[in-house]
Amino acid sequence: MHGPDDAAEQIAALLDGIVRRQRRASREGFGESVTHGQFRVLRTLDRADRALRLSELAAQLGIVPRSATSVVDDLEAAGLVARQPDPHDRRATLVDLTPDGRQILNTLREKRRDVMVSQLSRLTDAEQQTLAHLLHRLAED
Amino acid sequence: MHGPDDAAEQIAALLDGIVRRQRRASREGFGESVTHGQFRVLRTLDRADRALRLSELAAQLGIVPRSATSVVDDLEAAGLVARQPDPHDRRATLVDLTPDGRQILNTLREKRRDVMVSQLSRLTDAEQQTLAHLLHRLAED
DNA sequence: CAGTTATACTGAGGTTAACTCACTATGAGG
DNA sequence: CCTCATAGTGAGTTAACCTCAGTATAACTG
Repeated sequence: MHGPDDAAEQIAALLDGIVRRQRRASREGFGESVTHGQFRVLRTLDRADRALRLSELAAQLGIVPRSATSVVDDLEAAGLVARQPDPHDRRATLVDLTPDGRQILNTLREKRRDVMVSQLSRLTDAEQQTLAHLLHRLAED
Repeated sequence: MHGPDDAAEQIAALLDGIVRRQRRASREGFGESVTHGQFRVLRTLDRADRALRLSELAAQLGIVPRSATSVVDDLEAAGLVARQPDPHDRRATLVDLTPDGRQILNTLREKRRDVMVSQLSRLTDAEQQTLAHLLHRLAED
């Protein structure tokens, strides 16, 4: 049941530890500017490459809409995203990056990349590719 | 800067997403019994196979001692761990699993394993081994 | 061996990132 | 038109962390 090399148990713990450490490093790197949750919103909007409804955004983040509201509130207050009413549905609001938001996203991306790179440098390029591939398959919905 | 196949950026996002989903699944699986943080404490004590000082425990969890105090408080109230004074140092307290704690840990482990297994089943055994290996190298301190 | 310094834990209080439940405004279908 | 569903938000809660300050004990040092 809990044999010495239970791959599942082990992989779970490893993933957990790696993300924990990575998250802490990002937090330090990001400083006061933007939290991890806010970063995720910026990244998602950038990837979508268009304004998203709040509910769409929430779905892509894997959180409930109410939670997205709060993150967007903070980002909007900081001027990194903007809300506009959806012209086709007056219940909905569209959220999009502002130029400031886009710019900050890029600088944060680099910081985060640096953090990641320093950890990843233990692996060869080929190994990184393999890892990315495997994780991709794991992450598929 | 943010090229199409920035492996680091991609791997970071994938890890994050996988852990997020896995964590949610565990939470649902664990139900009311024990939180993820509490589970980590139980697992750590079990792996140590002896009573740990609170500060040792914190170090192994990668959290500050004050945070460990709170988790241990809750686990102690639930009867899953026990505090005893360290006979060699009256400042210190030793924390250890109770029989109840050990038992719950095992059932939770299986639940968690089940969650993980269902995600991992997308990979062959060989791929799982490769993944575990790569993650292990990433996780090294 | 008295005095300083360091270590071990905990009280008080804060932050982030989630959650639920209940409400309002709007759209859509019979 | 009336009902029912959907979109967002106010209010309040939780988990898992954090820092800062305080108390008790140990260890060192002159």
